[in-house]
Amino acid sequence: MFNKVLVADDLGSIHLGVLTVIDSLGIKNVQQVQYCDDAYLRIKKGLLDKTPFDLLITDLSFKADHREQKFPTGELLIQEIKNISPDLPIIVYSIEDRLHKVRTLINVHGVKAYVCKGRRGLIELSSAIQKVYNNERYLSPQVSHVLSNKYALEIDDFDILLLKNLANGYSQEEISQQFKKQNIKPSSLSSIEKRLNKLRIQFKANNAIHLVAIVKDIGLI
Amino acid sequence: MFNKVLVADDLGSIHLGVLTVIDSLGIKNVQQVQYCDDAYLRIKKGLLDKTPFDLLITDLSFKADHREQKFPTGELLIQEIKNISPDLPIIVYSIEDRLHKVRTLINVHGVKAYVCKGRRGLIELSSAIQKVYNNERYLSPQVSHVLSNKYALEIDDFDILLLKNLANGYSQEEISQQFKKQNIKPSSLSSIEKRLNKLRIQFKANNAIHLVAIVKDIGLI
DNA sequence: TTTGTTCTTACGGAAACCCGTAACTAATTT
DNA sequence: AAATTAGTTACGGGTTTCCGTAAGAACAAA
Repeated sequence: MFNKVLVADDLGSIHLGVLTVIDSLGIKNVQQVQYCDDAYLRIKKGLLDKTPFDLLITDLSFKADHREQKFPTGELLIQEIKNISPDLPIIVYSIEDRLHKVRTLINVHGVKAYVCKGRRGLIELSSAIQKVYNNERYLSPQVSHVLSNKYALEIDDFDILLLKNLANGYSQEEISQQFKKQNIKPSSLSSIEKRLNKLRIQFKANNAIHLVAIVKDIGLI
Repeated sequence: MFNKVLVADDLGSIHLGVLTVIDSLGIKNVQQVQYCDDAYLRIKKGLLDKTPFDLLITDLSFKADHREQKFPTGELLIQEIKNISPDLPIIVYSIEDRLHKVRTLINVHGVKAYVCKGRRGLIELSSAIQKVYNNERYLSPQVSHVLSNKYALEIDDFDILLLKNLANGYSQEEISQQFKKQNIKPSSLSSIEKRLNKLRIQFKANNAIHLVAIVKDIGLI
């Protein structure tokens, strides 16, 4: 079983439960932090001391407080960890269950398991740790269908960028101008209209306002 | 100190921490549930048995799963509890820190304390329980300014309703029609335009899309 | 090269939104 | 009762969005 595990989660009330699970798996060397920056430093220190961690369990969202943070979110932490310790397996343990987030974490950032906090969260976390130890992947049931190809919402980065600009109050004309300046491929007003029309149909939205409200709700932007 | 306490929270990992706190305050009779509906039934049963609870600690958001729920959120639960047991003090323990929510819970639903889950959540929860026992109110520091009058954003229910309709894809014309049918006071297209204009200025939004994005971000709708 | 497909761009008209001005109503003040 | 004020409604015109149609550009297949 894993030897040295780091847990990053800002909620004190969560820690106790997680530690119980880890303990029940016979892992003795567990450290916990409440800030991503601390997690980063601990992992770096482990590398320098030649006693590296062999598992990271982290949340995604960390409440901001007075302490200035270099990595305000788990996602940014994970990204950075990949640079300094690419082989360290990572389990995300988060309340977040938006499919787009999960897909990015698995496919882009290469996390090994994604466990949704919930009623059965701790049980699933236990399974996840064992799976990951056996070099398998684990996904909570409610997000497990993320990787099935049929759920391939053909929404690309351009769409996301477009929607973000829209949500930031820019008119379609302004967005067109910006895209031209930044050399982003389809930049004509007409193309932007067309793309938005496609998105409206895809999300069954009545108009642009509705569209932005919907994609915000499902966490696409 | 309180005698019989009910804790409603769907995250297994939270329970352990909360129970530790309650235990350290010398409260022996604690029950916990993972669904609002169960909380409602327990409280009702306590009343029938003449052994009522004298404190409820509840989360706000409960993940939906296969079980059909009468009360899907803590807010609805609280509302109903007020009917069957108006004097039962309630502490909300939630990750939610949107001021509008907190204000509604305190002022409309009369909850006695609002504790934000976070790094110091359990410590604050402990204070909250003691305060409430002494019939005082408790608010986590990050939301404590909610009740200071100077933060009186003059945004009323009409504004909220308007914004929700907008976010649901209705045109201003359609909203006007609806309001006329429902006998909601200012219903002319002109008034709706004017009100939206006020909101746009208030929130520094460029257009309606931007406005909806902003109020969604701050959790107003 | 030709054909066909897909993507991008262009244009035009109807609808919706934005924004000012002004009239009308209701409630309050004097 | 007259005047002031706040709130609602009405209207006009400029801008933006919406939604067709269609022409041009890029690319692959035959």
